[in-house]
Amino acid sequence: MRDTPSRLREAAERLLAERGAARISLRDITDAAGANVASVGYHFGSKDALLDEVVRSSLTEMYDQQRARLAQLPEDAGLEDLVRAWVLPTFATHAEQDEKQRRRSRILQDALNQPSPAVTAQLAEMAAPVQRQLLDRISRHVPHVPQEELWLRHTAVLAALGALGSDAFAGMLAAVPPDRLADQLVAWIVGGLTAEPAGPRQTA
Amino acid sequence: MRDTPSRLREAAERLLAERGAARISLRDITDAAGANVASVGYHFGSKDALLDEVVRSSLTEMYDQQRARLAQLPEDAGLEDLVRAWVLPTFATHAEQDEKQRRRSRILQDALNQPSPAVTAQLAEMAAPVQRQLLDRISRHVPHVPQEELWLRHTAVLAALGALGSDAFAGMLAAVPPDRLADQLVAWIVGGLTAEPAGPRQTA
DNA sequence: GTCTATACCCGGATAGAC
DNA sequence: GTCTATCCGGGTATAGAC
Repeated sequence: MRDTPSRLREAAERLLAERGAARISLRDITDAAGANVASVGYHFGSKDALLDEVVRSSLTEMYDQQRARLAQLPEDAGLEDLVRAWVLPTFATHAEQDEKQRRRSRILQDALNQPSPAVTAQLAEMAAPVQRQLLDRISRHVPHVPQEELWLRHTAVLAALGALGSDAFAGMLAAVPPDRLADQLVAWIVGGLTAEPAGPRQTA
Repeated sequence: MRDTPSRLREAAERLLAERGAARISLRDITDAAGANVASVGYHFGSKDALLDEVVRSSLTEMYDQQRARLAQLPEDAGLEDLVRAWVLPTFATHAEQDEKQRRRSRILQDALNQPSPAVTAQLAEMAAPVQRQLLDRISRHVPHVPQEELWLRHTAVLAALGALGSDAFAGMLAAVPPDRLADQLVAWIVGGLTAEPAGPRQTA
């Protein structure tokens, strides 16, 4: 069996995916890890610091995966392929992916819905480079959309993907066949990205 | 000065808009209302029940406002006008509306990000009739989109609007001029709604 | 019926013994 | 490194004053 910090990380990750941050107590984690209540404070500083670390590593994995998918696409890839490479790592929940991936996307969606300051900072920092590259490639397909507006749309899609996983919308999504969800979302996202821009100022 | 339940509601509403549900303690509310800790339990049953009541009334106001805006639109209103009637009441945060409205949209965005079961139920219940009517009118402008896909897109937009108000995205939205935000969002939403559907099954 | 004081339990943090 | 004991803040339930 591994050392205490590893066991704590593992237990936290599992519980985070199962119940979400709101329903985990420090005692739950330490019990599951076979460790003492005080061990979290000693090794990580606080409960939140431990959870943040788990979320951060999930974030990192996701960005790595996005980067890899992007690198695999040919230089002349279509808009839909780009969107797919972007969306699928973010939104793997409902598809039957491997356990590890499902767990990760549940963690990320939970984290997006109640972001700690540390995660918010991490998100902004990591989003910048990868998403910039993604947006550069996307923008070739929609030259009529100004950079700032494309950035807003991209942010809005990120927000939507994160929030759609929350309980508030679970009921509304129940009607959508799970295997169709990703395709339908991609179609919607492509439409939003290619929309006519609002322009510099609405005079009428 | 009004009775205790009113003072509690008022204090809760103010604090909810100022700090969000996560950063309010029962004692904060009762102190602000000049009431005793136990008064919340007596009048509302629990802290969550009080907060839910505030959120519910904000939700009701918003739906009333949406209904009113929709009723004002001529029968042959364009898609953009419909979207505007839908979006503006939901997303009044950054615009300089009256105090009451700004407060209300902050409360709703906060509630969407960490919905209690009661709010989730209320949301689904109230959303159905109003949004159905809205969707009926929208769908006339996009006859090529199947009802189920339109419903998904509508849900996704709702999710995006709610999440965009959270702290996680505040930094990313900082670049967008506040007075342009609504127009740019409307343009994006219209594009997403009019997108080509994914179709019944993607064979290629 | 209203309201208050208070006691209880849970959860996170931490000091200090080992 | 690990554990126990303890503290403190937060939500809740209740007994009793008015």
